[in-house]
Amino acid sequence: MTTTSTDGRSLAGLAALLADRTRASFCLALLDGRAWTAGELARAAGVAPSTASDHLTRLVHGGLLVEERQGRHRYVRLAGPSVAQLIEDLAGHVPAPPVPARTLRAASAGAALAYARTCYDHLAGRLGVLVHDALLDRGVLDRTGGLALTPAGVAWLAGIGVPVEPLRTGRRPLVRDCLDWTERRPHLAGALGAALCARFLDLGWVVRGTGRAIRLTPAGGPALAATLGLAPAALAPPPSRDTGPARA
Amino acid sequence: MTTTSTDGRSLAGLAALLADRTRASFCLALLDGRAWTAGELARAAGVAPSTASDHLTRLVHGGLLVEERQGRHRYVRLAGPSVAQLIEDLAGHVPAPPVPARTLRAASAGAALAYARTCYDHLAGRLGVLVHDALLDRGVLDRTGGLALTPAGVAWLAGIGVPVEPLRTGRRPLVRDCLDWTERRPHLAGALGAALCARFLDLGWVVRGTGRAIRLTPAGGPALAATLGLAPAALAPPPSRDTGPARA
DNA sequence: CGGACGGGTCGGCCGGCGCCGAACCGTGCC
DNA sequence: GGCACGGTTCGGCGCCGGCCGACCCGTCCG
Repeated sequence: MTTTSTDGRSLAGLAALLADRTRASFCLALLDGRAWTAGELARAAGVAPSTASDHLTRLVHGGLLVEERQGRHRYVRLAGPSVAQLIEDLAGHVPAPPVPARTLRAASAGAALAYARTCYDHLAGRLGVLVHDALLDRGVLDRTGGLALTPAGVAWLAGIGVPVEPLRTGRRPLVRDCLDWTERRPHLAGALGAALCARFLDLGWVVRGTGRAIRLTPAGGPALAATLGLAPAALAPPPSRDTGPARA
Repeated sequence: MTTTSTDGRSLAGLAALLADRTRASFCLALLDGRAWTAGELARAAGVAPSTASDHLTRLVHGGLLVEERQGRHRYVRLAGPSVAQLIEDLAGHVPAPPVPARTLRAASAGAALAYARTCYDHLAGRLGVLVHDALLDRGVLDRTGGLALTPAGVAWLAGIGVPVEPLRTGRRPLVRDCLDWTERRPHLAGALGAALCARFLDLGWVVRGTGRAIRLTPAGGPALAATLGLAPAALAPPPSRDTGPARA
């Protein structure tokens, strides 16, 4: 407003909220779209409850988080999909580390996340990209002039129990690209991306694992493959059984 | 890619680049899409050249800026459209200031920017939103399933000297919404938004003013109105009082 | 060839902020 | 009622980083 709509000070102030290791880890944890208590976040980040409390107050005050108090608990979650997108975009600009370096133990956990996870409220990882690509192949989505849902796609979605009309309300885009961290290719976000993920969970085709991880159920694999017109093998999970966490 | 896609530390490190008033103002200045010299940015931000030099080194190192050295000058610009989008998105999340408060002098400069300006490399401000709306009205763009360019739109664009096919290269989205700071409504970004802005400049319909400001030329007003199917009065610039400069 | 100028480096000052522990408050449970 | 527990506030410590001035380097120009 002073000079050009937004001045450096206010922009810096907002960025400063994310410029702290602890607050940043809070936001990344909250990317799963769920509400966390202050204590959970404190433990996850490895800081004292008092420290976490202070950070949360700032994040809420800055508009990035909203809180909901229940009894003696303070639940916080991201203020909305646009904040989630902001964090995602920011994370996407982190320069690639010089050394991929991962421990054996972290590798298996990382592989599970690379296969399938939630990205705020929609599917991501290899599975998310596969779904995205299949929707394009089937003509549900079209990319000739920007990403868009086709009329045929509306009917197809209704067939699997995802009515589109209710999704058009609000200012959230119906479909949106979201660059996948691990695949470096786009997967489907937006209101439809969220609705599709929720539907798959409802149908029991996928279930939530630890953290943001998503697992394909035994029944879900063939069902999803059939619905998307894919060979069942195309949805094969990572190397081996995803359970079987390293000896720990 | 690292452990869990992105950890708090690296995200915080990236955000820290934008969490400084001086660096943030650099980035905002560079949103005009042009390359600035280190000295220009230093003067614009009101810091010593040595200070600016240090900041620029960090921004380049962090991947947000790219530099180009010519003789004794160091030119820097944003590393790409995605960085511009990131800054825009971040700026869009700045909580509304308690007091709009602008001085009389700043008001006139602000009014010019509110009317028309560049947003990295595409049109923004009231003019940008008008163009965006007109393209939807004419059926060049379609929003029934996400923002998309229509087949009819491709032909229409060819008619005004904007071939679409070359724009499909690269990973930049063809069309994309960009929330306008002043209008609080979307204008057109993406490769097409940039191409359209460049074409209007080429045709002499609009010219660059000071900074990011854009002015409609005497010839450009009627030409643009005719092309977009608008009444010439609809494009009236701010000086000649339009219907309500802003909110009262 | 020498001076002017853009820019980079170094050293030092100083303010801001992230952290914790201790004390306090309210909730919920036994 | 009493205790455990989640969360908050406060004071204080320590460090990181933003800033400048002074000095140095390279380019451009007369």
